[in-house]
Amino acid sequence: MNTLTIATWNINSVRLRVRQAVTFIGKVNPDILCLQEIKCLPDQFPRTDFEALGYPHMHIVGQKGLHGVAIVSRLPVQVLDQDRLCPRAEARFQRVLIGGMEIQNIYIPAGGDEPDPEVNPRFAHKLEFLARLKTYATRRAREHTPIILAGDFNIAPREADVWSHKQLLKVVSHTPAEVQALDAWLEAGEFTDVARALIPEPEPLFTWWSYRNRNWKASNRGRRLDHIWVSSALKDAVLKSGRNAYAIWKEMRDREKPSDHAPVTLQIRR
DNA sequence: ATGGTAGTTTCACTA
Repeated sequence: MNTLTIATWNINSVRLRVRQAVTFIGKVNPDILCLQEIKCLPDQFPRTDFEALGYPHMHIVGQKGLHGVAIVSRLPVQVLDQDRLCPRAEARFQRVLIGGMEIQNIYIPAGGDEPDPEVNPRFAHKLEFLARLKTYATRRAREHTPIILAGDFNIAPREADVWSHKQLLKVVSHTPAEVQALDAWLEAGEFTDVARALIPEPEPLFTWWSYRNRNWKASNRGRRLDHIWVSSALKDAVLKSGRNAYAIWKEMRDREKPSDHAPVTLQIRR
C-alpha cells in the first residue's frame, strides 16, 4: 500500500540546522516536511541542500531573523493564499496543495510569560491568532477536504502532554485559557488531534524539552507543543493505521546542536 | 522565588 509521510519540525534556525535536517531526512525520508522558526528570509533559505536531498518543491514564508515557516516537498506544491491570518502579519502561516491535500503549516506565538491578555500583549496575540485559526481552518474544512494542519502550536493541551499538570497550570503553554481555545477549535468538529487519537492518555507524549535544562533527558520535563491534526476525510484512514503511524523523533533532540523541538511524523495510507 | 540556554534583530529581544 502507498503511504505518504508528513513531518513537522520547529527547527529553530534552518541555516544553523542543515546537518540535522540531512540526518533526519536520511533516517525518516518524509515526503513533506513542514518547518517552523526558520529564522530567515526566503532568499536565505538553504534551497540547494534540500534540492540535493530530493526535495525540489518548496514554499517559504520568511522574515528577517525571527519566526518563519517553510514547506519542503518531494511532490509538486501548489501555493495557496495565506489570507493574512496572523494578527501581527508575522511569518507564521502558510498553506499549499500537495497531491489533492491542503496542508496548513502553523507557528502559533509562544505568548510571553504572563498568562493574562490584559497585561501581556503577546498572550493576547496568541489568543487572537487561535480564534482566527479556528474560524479559518473550520471553514476551509467544510469547503475542501482533506486538510492536514501541522506545526508548533505552542500549547500542550492534555494533562499527559506535560511533565507536571499541576506545576504548569499557570505556565504559558498549558494554561486553561489556551487549552480551552484549542479545545473549542477541536469541538468545532472538523479536526482530529492525531497523536491522542492514536495514543490515548495517560501515556505521556512530549515533543519539546527546554534548552534551559542541561540534563533534559534525565529530568524529562517535556511538553507536547507540536501537533498534526487531520480533517474528517482522513480520520478513518489514520485511525486504522495504528499507533506506529505516529512518531516523535526524540533522538534528534539528543544530537549535537539540536533544536529544542523533536520532529514529529505521520504516515498516511493513500 | 529564581534562573537556567539558545538564536538573531545583539550590550536587547524572542523563545
